[in-house]
Amino acid sequence: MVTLTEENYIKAIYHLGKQGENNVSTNAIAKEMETKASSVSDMVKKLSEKGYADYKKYQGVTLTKEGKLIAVNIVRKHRLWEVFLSEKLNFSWDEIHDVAEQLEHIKSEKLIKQLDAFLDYPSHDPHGDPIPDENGRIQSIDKILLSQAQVNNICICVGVKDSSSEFLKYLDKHGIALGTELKVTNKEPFDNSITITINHSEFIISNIIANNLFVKLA
Amino acid sequence: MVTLTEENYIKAIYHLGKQGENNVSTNAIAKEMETKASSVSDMVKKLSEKGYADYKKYQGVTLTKEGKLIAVNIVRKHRLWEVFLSEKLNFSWDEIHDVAEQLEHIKSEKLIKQLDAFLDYPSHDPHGDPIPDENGRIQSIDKILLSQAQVNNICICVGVKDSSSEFLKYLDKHGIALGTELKVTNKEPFDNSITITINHSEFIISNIIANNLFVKLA
DNA sequence: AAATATTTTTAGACTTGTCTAAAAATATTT
DNA sequence: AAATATTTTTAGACAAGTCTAAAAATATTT
Repeated sequence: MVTLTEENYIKAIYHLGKQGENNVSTNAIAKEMETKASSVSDMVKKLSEKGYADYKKYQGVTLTKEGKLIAVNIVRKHRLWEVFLSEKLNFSWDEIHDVAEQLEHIKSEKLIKQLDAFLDYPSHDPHGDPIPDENGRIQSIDKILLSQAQVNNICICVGVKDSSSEFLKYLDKHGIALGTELKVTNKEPFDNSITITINHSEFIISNIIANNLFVKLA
Repeated sequence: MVTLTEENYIKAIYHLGKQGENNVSTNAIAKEMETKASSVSDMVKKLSEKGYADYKKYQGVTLTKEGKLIAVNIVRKHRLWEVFLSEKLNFSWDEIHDVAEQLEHIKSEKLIKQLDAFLDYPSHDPHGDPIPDENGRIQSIDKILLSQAQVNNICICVGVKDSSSEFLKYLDKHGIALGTELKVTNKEPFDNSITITINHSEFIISNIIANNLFVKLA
C-alpha cells in the first residue's frame, strides 16, 4: 500500500529527475514539496526500504522500476482528470491544476479506465503534455521551444514549459491556446524578443515567453 | 479546516442520527466507522471543541447547525459523483459507492458547481436518494416501502433502503431498477411475501426484499 | 436497591509524517 | 590541503489519529 504522502514524494522525484531517469538531491525534493530536508531524508529512506527508490546516504535518490510505474500512473491520472476538467467542466488552464492534484490520488482502476474511454482516449492534456497509456508508455511529439524557431517558420502551439497561473493567463489574454497557429515574422538579436503573427495580426513577445512555449513546425 | 477524518465522523453522525437530528451514541459511531469507542470519544470531544457537535460526556452527540451543513455538503458531493459514475462512466449500482466515498472529499467549490451543471442538475442519485442543493436544502419525495403497498397498487421504484452490493445485484438480476413500474398482485399474510407483476410477468419477492425497496404510488 | 452488565471515558502507548537543532559528510574557496 | 560553506543525516520532540487496558458512569437484572 502506497500512502498519499509517499505518492507525492514519488511524483516529485519523478518530475525532478526527468521522467525518473536522473538522480535527485534531498534539497531539491524539499524545495519542490515545501518541506524540510530532514523530512525528505526520512521519507527517502522509507521509499528505499519499500523498493520504490534506490538510495545511498548523501548520494541522492533515483526511482526503481516499480517507483517509476507508480509515478507514471499518477501522471496518467492527473492528466486525464485535467482533460475532464477542461473539456467537460469548462475549467480554464490555470484553475485545473489544484483540483487535478487532489483527483490524481483517487484509487480505482475502473474509474480511470472508464474516464479514459469517456474522454475518447485523449493523447495529451490541456497543457500539451502527453498522457501515459495503461502500461505507462509515453508517446512524445516533436516539439521545440518557440525561441528555437526560425524566422518565417509556421508553428502550432502544442504545450507550455511553465504552467504557472500567471503565464497561462498571459497566453489566454493574447489569444494563444493549444492548436493556435502562428508565424515567426522577426527575431530581434538584441533582446531575443520575437515577432509573431496570429490571424494576420502581429505582435512582439519577449524571450522569456518564447522560452516557455512549445510549438511544432507545421 | 476540516480534516478528512473529521469529515467522515461528521458524516457518520449525520446518517446515524437521521439527517443529523437525533442524538447518536459513541458505540454506534464506533460500529459504523469500524473503530474503537475510545477513538470515537476523543474525536467527538474534538468536534465539539471545533463547534461542529454538541456533546456532553456519557450523553452521546448531536451535530450543530454548522456540523449539519458540513454533513449535507458531503452528502451532496457524494450523490453528485454517484450520478456521474453511473450515467457517464457506466458504473453499476454496486460499484459506485467505494469510489464516491473517495471523491466526496475533494475540495473545490467550482468542481461541484460545474459537475452539477454538467449532469444537468439531477435531483436524485442512482439509489433514489435526493441530492441536497447548494444551500443544503433536501427535497424529498413521497415514498413508501414496497411492503406497505396494497394489493392492486401500481408503483414506481424510487429508491433502496439497503444499498449493499448483494441487494443491488439481486435487484439487477430481477430487472428492478429506478423507474421500474410494478403492480402488487398479491400479499401473503403467512410470511408477508408479495407477488408483483413487472411487464406482465409475475413473481414473488420475500418480505425482506419488500422492506428494503422504496416505491411511490403511480 | 444491590448486584451485574454494558457503555463510555481516561490514561498511556504506537504510527505516520512533520519540525528544529546539532552532528556528519561532501563541496567549494582560498 | 586547510578552512569554510553547503548539504544531508540523525536525534529528539510534536500533532493527529489510532489502539489496549483499566476506571468511571450509566443501564439492566434480580
